[in-house]
Amino acid sequence: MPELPEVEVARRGIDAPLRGARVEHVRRGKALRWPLGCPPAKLRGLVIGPIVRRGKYLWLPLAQPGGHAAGGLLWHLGMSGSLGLLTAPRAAGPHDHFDLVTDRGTLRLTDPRRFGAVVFSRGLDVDPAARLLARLGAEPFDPALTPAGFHAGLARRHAPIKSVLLAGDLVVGAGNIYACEALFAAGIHPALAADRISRPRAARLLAALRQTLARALDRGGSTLRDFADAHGVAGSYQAEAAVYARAGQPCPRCGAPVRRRLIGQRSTYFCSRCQKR
DNA sequence: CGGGACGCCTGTGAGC
DNA sequence: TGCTCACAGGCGTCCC
Repeated sequence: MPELPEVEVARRGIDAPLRGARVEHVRRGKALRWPLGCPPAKLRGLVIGPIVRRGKYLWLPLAQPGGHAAGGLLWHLGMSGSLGLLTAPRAAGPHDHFDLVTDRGTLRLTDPRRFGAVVFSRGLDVDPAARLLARLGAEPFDPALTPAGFHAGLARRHAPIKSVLLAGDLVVGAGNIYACEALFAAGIHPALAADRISRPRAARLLAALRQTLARALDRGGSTLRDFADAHGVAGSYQAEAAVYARAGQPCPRCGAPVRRRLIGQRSTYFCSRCQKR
């Protein structure tokens, strides 16, 4: 479910309400991808700081009431996770696997497939957080990521461009939906080897990626089945997806049927007329 | 080192 | 109706 826009939408929904909140306790459901990594009681009384996003991870810093840093929680929503901020108690459902109960509401991770995780780390730059973030590429909106730098990164990779975008070690943020959409917007065939993309086309792809992610963010993300922001509001970007999950439907640009094929074991949607190798 | 396959889970929809 | 199968927004790990 959650790609960069959805994770950022989640972050924006919880950052201000939770800043300065004090952790009262933790309730856990079934096991997530990784163990919490600390006794839940250790979190009690700690105060939440500004929540930041790195790739598709969220970092929720914690401090002693006196202000002394006390590590934090690294959250990932996996494939099916979403965050809810509950201002009134609500019974946990079968897919509610982690509640961070604070004096300003409960941050609840709902995740049917349980590929998500909440992991305690003493800091972002020490394990286990550092290990999990180590391989992440550039943030897509980081101005330090230039067309030239992006092109140089692509030139070192021979895998299909779609796979390189998904890998997230060059640039983070695009998952299956936005990788397909950005490639469509840039007119690049998803199976094209990354190192065969010219400098101008790389520049166009970077711009398309940024535009696609920004537009999705503006629409509150995509809701294919059940994504919602922290207040339960669904995203709407899926309605304007040009190719994703639209196999057989006419390409919005040329009318040819949208195709679907597997690239790197993942469904890939594209227009074979508009997207060139 | 890059690249590709696999597995972690549960739910859902299509086809028989 | 009920079964089986393919597939679903991610990503760390393993093996070549």
